[in-house]
Amino acid sequence: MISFEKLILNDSEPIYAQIVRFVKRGIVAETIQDGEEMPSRRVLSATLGVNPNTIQKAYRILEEEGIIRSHAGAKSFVQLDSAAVSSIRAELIESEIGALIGAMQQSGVSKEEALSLMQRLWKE
Amino acid sequence: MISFEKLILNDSEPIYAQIVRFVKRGIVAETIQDGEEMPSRRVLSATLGVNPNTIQKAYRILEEEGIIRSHAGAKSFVQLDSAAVSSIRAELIESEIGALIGAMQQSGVSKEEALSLMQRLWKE
DNA sequence: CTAACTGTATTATATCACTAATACAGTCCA
DNA sequence: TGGACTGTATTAGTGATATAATACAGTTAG
Repeated sequence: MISFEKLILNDSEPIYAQIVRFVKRGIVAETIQDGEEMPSRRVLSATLGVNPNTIQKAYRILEEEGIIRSHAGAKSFVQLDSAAVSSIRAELIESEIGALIGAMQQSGVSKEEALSLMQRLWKE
Repeated sequence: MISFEKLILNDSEPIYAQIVRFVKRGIVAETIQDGEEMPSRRVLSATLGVNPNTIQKAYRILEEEGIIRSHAGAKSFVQLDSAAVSSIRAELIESEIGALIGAMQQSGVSKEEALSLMQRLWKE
């Protein structure tokens, strides 16, 4: 069963999008694997303190992207092959790093300075 | 006069927030300096193809943060000292790098791998 | 002076994200 | 079989974002 305990919601971005991204990051980190069971809409709704409709929207997006499968009445499960994992990994990581690079360039920060700042700010 | 030609708006974030951030990045990059003239609300509205009220909201936030000053009837100008520039720089860069670090950690990407990915993806 | 610009304010409308409260039918297990 | 779960759908209401159309008073250059 996938755990959403480490998901901390912020209000500067749609909740459904944060849930989708959390799942994708878990897949990339391999803490979420093929065949795992998703919590039901109602349970996750209660866990996160969020409306069931918002959870449903996130799950619908995950299903449309082929990441989970759902059947009316039955539980929902993660559906992944290694090709899917690599494409999610590439899409997610490269878009996030690409966004930072764009931001740094617009702020006039050099590659060397950005790398050094990241080196210094990274704490385990 | 500050140029907004290089500001490309996307629809995944409020327009007023993108304008505020664009100005802050310009200040950090020193392409925007103390005393510079802001385009009028109406002119920028036409330039960006955005409603005047949206521009006004961005300018109001910039004024509340002490970055520009406005007087009814007169033009608006940038108001900066070196302390303000450093604090904007710190706030902007550290929050953006911090967000990436958090994302990479949630995706199980190591510091070394993240730095190497950034090294490889950065193009001038 | 005056006309054209400036910032500022108001009212109305539309869309999206989210909440709230139900409802219904399919699945599954004791 | 029956009850408790499941996914799915609908209707309604709120707040934020953005658009549209004005209006008004202060500033400034010709």
